[in-house]
Amino acid sequence: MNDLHINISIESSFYCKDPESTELGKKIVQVGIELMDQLGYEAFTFKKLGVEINSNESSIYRYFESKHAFLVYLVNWYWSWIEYKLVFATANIVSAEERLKKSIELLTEEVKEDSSFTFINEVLLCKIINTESSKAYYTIDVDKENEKGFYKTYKRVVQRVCDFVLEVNPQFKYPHMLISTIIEGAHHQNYFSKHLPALTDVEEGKNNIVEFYLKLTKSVLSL
Amino acid sequence: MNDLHINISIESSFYCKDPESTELGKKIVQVGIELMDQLGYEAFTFKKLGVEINSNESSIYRYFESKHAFLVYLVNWYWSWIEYKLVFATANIVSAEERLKKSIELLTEEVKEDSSFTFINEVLLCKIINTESSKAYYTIDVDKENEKGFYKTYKRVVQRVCDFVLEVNPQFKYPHMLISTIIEGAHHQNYFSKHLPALTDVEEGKNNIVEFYLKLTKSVLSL
DNA sequence: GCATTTATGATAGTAATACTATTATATTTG
DNA sequence: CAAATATAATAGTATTACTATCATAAATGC
Repeated sequence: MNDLHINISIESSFYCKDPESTELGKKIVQVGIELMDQLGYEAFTFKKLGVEINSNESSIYRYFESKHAFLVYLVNWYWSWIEYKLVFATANIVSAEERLKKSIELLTEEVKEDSSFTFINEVLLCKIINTESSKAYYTIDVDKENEKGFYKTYKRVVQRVCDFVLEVNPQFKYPHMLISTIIEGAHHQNYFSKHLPALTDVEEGKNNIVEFYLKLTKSVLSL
Repeated sequence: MNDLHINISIESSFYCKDPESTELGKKIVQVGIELMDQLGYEAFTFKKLGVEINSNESSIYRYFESKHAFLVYLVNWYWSWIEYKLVFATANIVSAEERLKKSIELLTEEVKEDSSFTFINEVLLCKIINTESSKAYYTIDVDKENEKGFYKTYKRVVQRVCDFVLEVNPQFKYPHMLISTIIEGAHHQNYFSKHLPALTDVEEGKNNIVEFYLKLTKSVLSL
């Protein structure tokens, strides 16, 4: 996959000026991810990012209209990337059950190596998604932003996996709840395992999280 | 239960001055909940709250050291209240399975009426918990705050329900994951049903959320 | 190769936030 | 009634999340 040099295309509604179109734009995203990982969403500012990349706050505002918009961009990039991996991982697999299994694995495992086929460090991006992505939709402007399509990539991924669920068990009444519960759940569990271990059962070295959600899926769908 | 007039006692580490000890303190919490519900966490400020209660920003700071501390107080109040309801609802019930079922119901149902046995509007508080509570622990200072015991009430509730899980199925390896997944999941689903319905399967008038998590629990524990 | 467009950088400025500090004025209590 | 305590009013600070303006550098078009 590393040799494909696919690039994730992001809709123009997620930026003012396409960051992929210039060196500065790529640097904003690349170093922006590193800095947000270090400081957390709240303490991250465009001013600090400007200093870090030897550029100017005002230049960054030409790419993203706000810090929130930058987060939304990252979240959509992440889901586009997951969608790509999902389509790739389930292509040519005959068994619907196997396709679902691969999907759940993909959605729940922690990304630990950077595929480095883009300027984005996927390991850090995933850490940010785990910790900060809910802030993209837990905002007073959700409804307005939902209308603008800010969460469409996420919804599309959920729908794809729902389709697999229904192939496996067409009678199942809660495919969306199941998949969004698993996605959000896995993000929480990854975070909890590092910071609030009393809320998990993660053991050193073992990937219990994937295991747990696979088991959950199997049992609730009677597989 | 309305006649009991129990009051939820909150540890002194969650405030500078006990808001329950004065009229002003109660008003801060009571109107603070209403205002945070209206504005959302980000736009909520102590200054605006001061105007609302005809008091002063500086007076509010004598009760809570920061906006974040106020949220942490509310989250702990919520979990103390849930814990009380949990203990009450499961007392004298012989069947472990039934205790677990009641617990899951309690953790996943949306609170729709105010028990009005305190100065706190529980319906609004629950809305705030659904929308804002994750911001209490998705912060760069989690580890420090966890050490200070900021999340202990939540962890205690999870542990109580875990104990029921293990009574029902002592071999089950992931009780904490299961319960924290259900709790966070139900909060997400409640929020999604109002703002991002594409991520749920909630039907008008039906409480599918409780139903889904009950089914999930039963199947994963082979009940 | 030079003019023109376009991108970037530097600087300044604004309203609001999240506080802290100080002082004044009520209110309670001993 | 004095002293202690709680609350209110005011001012001030550093930072945030921007917007606006102008200068300069780089790319492109003919």
